[in-house]
Amino acid sequence: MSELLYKNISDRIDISCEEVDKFKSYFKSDKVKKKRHLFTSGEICKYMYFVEKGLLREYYLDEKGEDITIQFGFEEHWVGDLYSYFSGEKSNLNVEALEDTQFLYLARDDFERALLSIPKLERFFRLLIQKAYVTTQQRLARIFTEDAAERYYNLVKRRPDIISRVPQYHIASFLGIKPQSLSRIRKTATI
Amino acid sequence: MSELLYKNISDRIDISCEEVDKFKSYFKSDKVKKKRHLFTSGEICKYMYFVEKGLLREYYLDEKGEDITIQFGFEEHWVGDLYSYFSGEKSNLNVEALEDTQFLYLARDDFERALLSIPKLERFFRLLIQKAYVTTQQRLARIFTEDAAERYYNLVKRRPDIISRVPQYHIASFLGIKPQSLSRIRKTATI
DNA sequence: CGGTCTCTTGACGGAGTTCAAAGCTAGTGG
DNA sequence: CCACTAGCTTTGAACTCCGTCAAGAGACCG
Repeated sequence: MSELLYKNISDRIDISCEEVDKFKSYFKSDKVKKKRHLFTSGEICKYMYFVEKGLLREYYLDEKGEDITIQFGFEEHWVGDLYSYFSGEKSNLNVEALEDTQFLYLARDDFERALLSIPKLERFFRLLIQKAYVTTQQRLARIFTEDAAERYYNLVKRRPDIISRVPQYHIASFLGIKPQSLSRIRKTATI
Repeated sequence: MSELLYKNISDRIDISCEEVDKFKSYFKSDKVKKKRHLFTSGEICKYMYFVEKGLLREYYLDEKGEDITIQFGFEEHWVGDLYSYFSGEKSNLNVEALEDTQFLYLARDDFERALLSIPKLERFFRLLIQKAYVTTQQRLARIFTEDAAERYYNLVKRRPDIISRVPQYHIASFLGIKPQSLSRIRKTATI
């Protein structure tokens, strides 16, 4: 089980199994049932979550009441509101489980302690945030240049299992369109 | 002149003037003429840029040849391709000057050296990246819920000087619409 | 003063939305 | 284990916003 965390970290930085085990000792482990929330907007995001098995969904509820999916948290993904986590301010995000989910979680204090004892993790987290940032920038650029059908087929290519694991209306909100439109896109033959 | 850098950093973390001066000694200073590029896609982004006076523009050129403005770099903004800067990989971004611009710049090695000698900057840069990340996420959410006119008026509210300083077709590309559409939005009376 | 770059305006078309209703499906309790 | 229901998906028709194409007006620079 700990292998997932090792894989995730060693993919980005040079690190030994022992160091990851030490790091892992700062985490706690828990499960959440489908449809339950890990936190909601207005609360402080106290933990960083690492998905071991299952599926989470990160979303905003804007002033107009629109539900906008920002990100899915599949296995081996990190989920949480970085801003709230590090600043201690209230979060605008919500995180719910789309499947029964098994995860590790790391409190803010333990994050600091872990970084003090394993300094090379500093680099890991910088890389993690950077990657999240670049990914979001690229998604933004795609919204401007690809139509909904292209975005849908690209998503399915990257993440074939999303179709069977995520309800269509959440996929639609992630793509920035309405469920009806996604339904019509799917009706048309695949490219 | 150094005051700007001090303001920018001390707004986010506790730091003394002396420490900022020390930090500043790792930077070099330069100017760039309007329409010149600081770097273009295919190159490695070797520096982080801090705008003292003037205006930069960060943009992608996608496969379809579309020019997509990702960010403007007004005074006191940090500009660069974080991904390329830290990874040493080629950048996909371009940065050009929209006005004659005076800036500080920091090479990758000097960044590391500076962080070693002033460890609290580690925190500053994490906050900087985080903020950029959160901002991009929120922009994405807005694209999905606000129409072009709302996005335009919100932008002008946050940045009134953008109208006089940035050509309309760049504002349009930042908003994700065509110049013609922005022209029509402007024709309609302000809310 | 001429040329190029930028902005405006008009007419038309297309992608996605909205509203509404009907068809499916999966989860629940009897 | 089946039947019922609530939630999800599909479909149709009308509409809206924005894009495209094209032409002309205006601004800026050498």
